[in-house]
Amino acid sequence: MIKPGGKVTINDIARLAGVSKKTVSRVINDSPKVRPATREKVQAVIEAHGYTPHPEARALALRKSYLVAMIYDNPSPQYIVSMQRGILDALEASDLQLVIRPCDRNEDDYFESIRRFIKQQRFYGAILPPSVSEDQELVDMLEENNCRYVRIASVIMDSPLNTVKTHDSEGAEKAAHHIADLGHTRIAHIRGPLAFRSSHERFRGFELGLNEYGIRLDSGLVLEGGYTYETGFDCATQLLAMENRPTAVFCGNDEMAVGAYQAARQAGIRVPEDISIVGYDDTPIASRVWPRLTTVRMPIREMGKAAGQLLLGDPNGNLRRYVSFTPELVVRESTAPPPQDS
Amino acid sequence: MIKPGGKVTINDIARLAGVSKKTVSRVINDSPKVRPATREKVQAVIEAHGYTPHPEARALALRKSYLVAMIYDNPSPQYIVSMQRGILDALEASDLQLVIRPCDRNEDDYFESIRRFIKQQRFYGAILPPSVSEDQELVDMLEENNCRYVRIASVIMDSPLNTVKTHDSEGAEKAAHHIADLGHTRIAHIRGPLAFRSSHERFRGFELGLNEYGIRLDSGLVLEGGYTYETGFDCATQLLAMENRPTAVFCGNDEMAVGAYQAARQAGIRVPEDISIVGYDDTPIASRVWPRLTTVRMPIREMGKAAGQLLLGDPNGNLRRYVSFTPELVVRESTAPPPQDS
DNA sequence: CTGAAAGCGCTTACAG
DNA sequence: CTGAAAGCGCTTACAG
Repeated sequence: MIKPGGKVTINDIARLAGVSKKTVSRVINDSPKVRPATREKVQAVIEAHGYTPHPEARALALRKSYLVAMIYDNPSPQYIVSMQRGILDALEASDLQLVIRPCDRNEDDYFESIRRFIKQQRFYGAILPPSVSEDQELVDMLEENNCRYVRIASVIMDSPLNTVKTHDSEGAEKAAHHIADLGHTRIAHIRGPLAFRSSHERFRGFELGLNEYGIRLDSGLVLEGGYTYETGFDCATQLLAMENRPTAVFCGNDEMAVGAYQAARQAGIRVPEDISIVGYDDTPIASRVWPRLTTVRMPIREMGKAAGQLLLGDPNGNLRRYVSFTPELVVRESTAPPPQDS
Repeated sequence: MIKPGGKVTINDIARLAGVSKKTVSRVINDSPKVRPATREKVQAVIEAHGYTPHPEARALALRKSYLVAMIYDNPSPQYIVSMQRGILDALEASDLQLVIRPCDRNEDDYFESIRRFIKQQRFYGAILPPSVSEDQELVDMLEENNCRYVRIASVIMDSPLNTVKTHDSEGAEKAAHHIADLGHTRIAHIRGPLAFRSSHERFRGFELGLNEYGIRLDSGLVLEGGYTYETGFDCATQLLAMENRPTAVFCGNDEMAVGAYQAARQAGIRVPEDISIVGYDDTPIASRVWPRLTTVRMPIREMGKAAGQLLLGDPNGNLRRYVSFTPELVVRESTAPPPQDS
C-alpha cells in the first residue's frame, strides 16, 4: 500500500510492478536495456499511479542541478519578460527550471550576494543578459564555482561558444543610414551610460554609419543618458535649447526616445516636422506613442532562446555553435526630412 | 583532503573540525544544543572552506522543497516584473528561490502542462497573480498535490488566509468620483474581458461610483475590450464615432487607455479638451504618453511581497493575516471638465 | 535483460 | 552537549 498523503516513490512502483527499483529507473531514463514487455508493465504502473521521479533525489544521485539561473540588471521590463520567455522556450523540452535573480550593480553587496547565490544553488548554468554579461569579475566567479554560463552581449568577451552576440553596431549603422538618407546633417546622439558595452557599440556603429555618408558626428551633439525616460528627457531638452539645434536625434534606446518626445513637446517642437527621433529596441512603447517611433528591432525572445540552447548544448553530440543576431530598422512616423528653412 | 574540483561536503567539514557530521548539521541549522566553543570551531572551518550545504540534499532529507513557483498569464510586462520583484523581496531572508512559469490559458495543454510542472517539482508553494488566480480548477489541482498557494485577486475565492486582496472596485469607484466631479455626464467604460474577475470588479465599482453621484452608466456606452492596446483602440474608435459621443471614458487598464488616445488622435478629437480618459494600473506608460494619463495605482511590488510573506507564513508563530490593498487615484493631464458646447 | 549493494549529502530520532 | 545508525528517493558500477 502507498502511504496515504505520501508521494509514490520508485520503491512503490517497483513493488507494484514486481521488478527491482533499478529496472524502474531504467524505464524512467529510457535505457534501451529493458525488455519491451517489462517496460510496458512498468509504464502501466507508473501511469496508473501518476508517478513522477523526485527531482531533488535525482539531482543528488546524478550530482547535477536542474536549475538554470537568469541574472540580470536590465531596467526594461519588456526586455526582461521577453528574455525570460525565450529562455523558457529553450528549456521547455528539458526538465530544467528557470530561477530568476534580478540585481543592481550599484548596490554594495551586489557581488557577494550573487556569489552566495551561485555557491549555494550549484546551478546547471547561468544566463547573463547585458549589462551583467559585461561583468568579467562575475564571470570569473562563475568559472571558479564550475557554473557554466552564456552571455548575451554586443561584443565577444571570451569564447564565442558561450556568447549570444548582438550586432548593436550594425543596428546603429542602419539608423545612421536612414537619417542620412532623409537629408539630415545636423545630427545628435543621446547615448547610453558608459558602463554598458551596448552603449559604446551603438555609438560606434552610428558614427561609422554617418561617416559612410560623409557626415561627421559632432561630439558636441553627443550626450550621455542613463537608458531611462528621465535622462532622455533631460538630454533632449539640452539639445533642443541649442542655438543651432539638431534636426535629428538617435537615442540609445526607446525609453530615452520617448523622453525626447516629451522634451520636444514642452519646447513646442514638432516630431517629425521639426525634429526626427530614432530609438533602439522596438519595445511595445515604440508603437504606442504618437507619432509611432522609428527604431531598431532586436529579436529579444529569440535571443533568449538561443542563449538557452547554447547552455543546454546540442543533445545529439556536443558541438555548440556561435550564434549572433543582426537587428533591423523599423521605420515609422517619427522620422522625416529636415525642415526646409534649416 | 578535499577532492580536487569537488565541492566540500558536510563530511569534510566534520573531519576537519574533528566533530561528527551531526554536529556540523546542528551548527548549520542553528540548533541551540551546541557548546559555543564547538560552534566557533566548526564555524571557522566552514568559513575557511566556503562550505555551503547542498540544497538538493537538504531538500531530500527534510522532505521539503526550496522552490516557489510563480504561475501567471498576465499580459503586462511591467506588472509581471514588479510582481516578481515583490515576491523576491519576501523570499530574500529565506533560502527559497523563485521559479517562473508564464502560461497561456487559451492553449490546449495549459492545464495538463501546469499539472505536470507541479507534480514533478513538488514546490514549497505557488503564487498566482490574476487571472490565473481565478482558475478554481487549477487551485483544486494544487490542493490535490499538497501544494500550498497564495492568490492575488480582486475577490476572495476561498480562505482570506491565502489571498492577497486588491480592492479593484474601490479604485474604479474613485475614478468614477473624479470623472463625476469634473462635471461629466455622458460617460463610457471600456471594460476588460469577462474572463477576468478584475474586469467585473472594476465595472461594478465604476457603476457604483457614478450612482453615488446620481449618474446612470448607460449600458450602450459599456464596451468589452481585451486589456490590450489594440482592443482599447477599437472600442474607443466605436465610441467616438457615435452620434452623441461620450465626454469621458474609463478604461479597464492603461494599455487600453493608450489605445483610446490613439483612436482620439485619428478622429481628430483632443484629450482632455474634447474627451477625458482614465486608465487603471499606473504602469510606466501612463506617465510617458502625452498628455500624461490619469489612472488608478496599484502597489504591485508590495502586493507581490505580501503574497510571498503569506506563503512563507509568520516565522514567529504561524498566524497568517489577511492582507488587502486599496488602490489610489493618480490625477494627471488626461482629464478635464467636459467641453462647454456639449 | 535484471537485481543487490553502495552511495549522493544531508537530517531525524535514538542513545549516551 | 555529542555521536553512530538509518533513511530521504534516486542512480551508478558491478554481478549474474
